[in-house]
Amino acid sequence: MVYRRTHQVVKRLAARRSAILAAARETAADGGMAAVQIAPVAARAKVAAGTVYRYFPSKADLISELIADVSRDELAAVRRAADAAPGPSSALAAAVTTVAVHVLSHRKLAWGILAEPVDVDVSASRLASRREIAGEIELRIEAAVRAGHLPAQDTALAATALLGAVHESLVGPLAPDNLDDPAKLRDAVQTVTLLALRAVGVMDARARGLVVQAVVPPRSLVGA
Amino acid sequence: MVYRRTHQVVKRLAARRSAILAAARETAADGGMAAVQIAPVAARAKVAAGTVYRYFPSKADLISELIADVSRDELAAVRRAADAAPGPSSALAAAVTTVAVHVLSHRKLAWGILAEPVDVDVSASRLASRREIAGEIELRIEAAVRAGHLPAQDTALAATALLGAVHESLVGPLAPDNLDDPAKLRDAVQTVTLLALRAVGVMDARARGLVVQAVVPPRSLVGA
DNA sequence: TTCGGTTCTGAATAGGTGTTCACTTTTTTC
DNA sequence: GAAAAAAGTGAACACCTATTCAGAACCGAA
Repeated sequence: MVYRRTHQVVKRLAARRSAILAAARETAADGGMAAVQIAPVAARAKVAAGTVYRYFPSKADLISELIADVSRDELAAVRRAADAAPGPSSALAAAVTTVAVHVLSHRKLAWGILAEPVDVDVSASRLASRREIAGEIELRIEAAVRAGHLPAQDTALAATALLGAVHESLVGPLAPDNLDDPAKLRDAVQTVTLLALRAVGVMDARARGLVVQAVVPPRSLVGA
Repeated sequence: MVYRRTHQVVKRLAARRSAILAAARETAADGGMAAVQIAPVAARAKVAAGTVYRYFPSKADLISELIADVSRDELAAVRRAADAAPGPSSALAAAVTTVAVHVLSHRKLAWGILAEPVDVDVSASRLASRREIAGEIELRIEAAVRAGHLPAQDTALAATALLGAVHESLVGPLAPDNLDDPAKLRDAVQTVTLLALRAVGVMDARARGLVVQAVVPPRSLVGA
C-alpha cells in the first residue's frame, strides 16, 4: 500500500508552496512585514491557516524564505546590470544604481526585507541577504581597484557603507516622500549614486559620467 | 484638606521617573530593545510593574522617551565636537567621527535606538531622533559648502546618506565583529569617516588630514 | 492621631497571534 | 469501489506580555 505522489500532485504541492510565498510577498509589499501574519497570508493564498504549516515549519521559516526569495531576485538583477556594463567602474555604478532603483520601486517591500521590525527572528536570513548583495558590490569595487580606477581600500567596509547610504537615503524613515514624481526619483537615484561613487574614490567628473550612463536602465528592472 | 505635594515628594517622584528611564536604558544597553519589557524594567528600577504606569502612559511612551533621551545626548555630543573644530570641514569630520565613535561605544543601545525591531510603535520617536542628528550633519555640510570646501549638493540627502553609511557599516548586521580591538576600532572609524567625507566631495588628500585630526577625540565621548 | 488624598503594589485580566490537532476531504493503490 | 495514506481545514489552544484595578501603604494637614 505504498502511496506515491503522482506527478500532478507534486506539481500542485509546489504550486501551493509558491502561492503561499507569493501571498506573503504581496502582503509584505502592500502592508509591510507587520501585515505578514499567518491568517491573512493563508487567506490570500486561498488555503487554511493550518495548511501553511504543512509547507513551512513556522512563521519564521516562511519569512526567512520570503527574504531569501526577494534577495535572490535582487542579486540577479544587480549582477545582470553590472555584467552588462562596459568596464569595472561603470559596472560598479550600474550595480549601485540597480540597487537604488529596485528599492525605490518597491519601497515597502524593501523596507520590510531590510529593516522593518518583525516579531520573529529573521536576523539570519536578513544577514545572508545583505551579505549577498554587499558581496556583489564588494566584487565590483575590487575590480575597479584592480583596474586602477579606485584607490586601495577596505572593500568590505566600503561595500557595506555604500549599501547603508543607499538604503537609508532612499527607503529609510528620512527618505524624501515626494519620490513619486519620476523626475525627482531619477534625481534622487543620481544623487545617491554619485555620492556612493565619490565615497569610494571615483573622481568627480568621471563619476558624473558614469552616473548618467548607469541611471538609464535598459528596461524595467523591477522583478515580480 | 488640601493635599499638597511637598518639595521632598516632588523630588522623589522625579527621581523615580529617572530611575525607570535609566533602568530602561540599561536594559536596552545590555539586552537590546527586545529585553525592554515592563516587568524587567520595573524590577531593575525597584518598583512594581504597575508603578511604571503612573509615570508613563504606555510602554510605547516609555520607549519613545528613552529614544528621545539617548538622542538628546547624542546630539549634544555631536554639536560639542563640531563646534570645537577649527573650520567647517573639520567640523563636519568631527561630527561624523563623533557619531561613529558613539555608536561603536554602545553598539547594542545604538542598534536598539536606530533599528531594532520593537513590538510597539516608536517610529515617530525614531524619526525625530534621526531627523535631529541628520539635521545637525546637514548644517555642517551646508557650512562647508558655503565656505567653498564642498561642491553644491542636496545636503539633506547627503546627510541622510552619510548617517546610513556610518550606521550600516558600524552597527548594522554586516558590521565587522572584531571591533573590540581598539586599533581595529579606530581603523574602522577612520575608514568610514574618510568614505563619508569623500562622498560629499572632500578631496582625498584633504580628507585624510581631516580624518586624522578628528579621530582623536579630546576625551571619552561616551555619555552615561 | 486621624482622615482625605495620593502613590504603590502585584496578582488578575485582556487581547492578539502563532501553532496544534481531531476531523474531513482528496488521492493513490489494489 | 474500498481501504490506506496524505493533504487540507479551521476552531480551539497556548503563550506571552502590556495593562488594569482593588486594596495596602504612605503622606500632608488639621
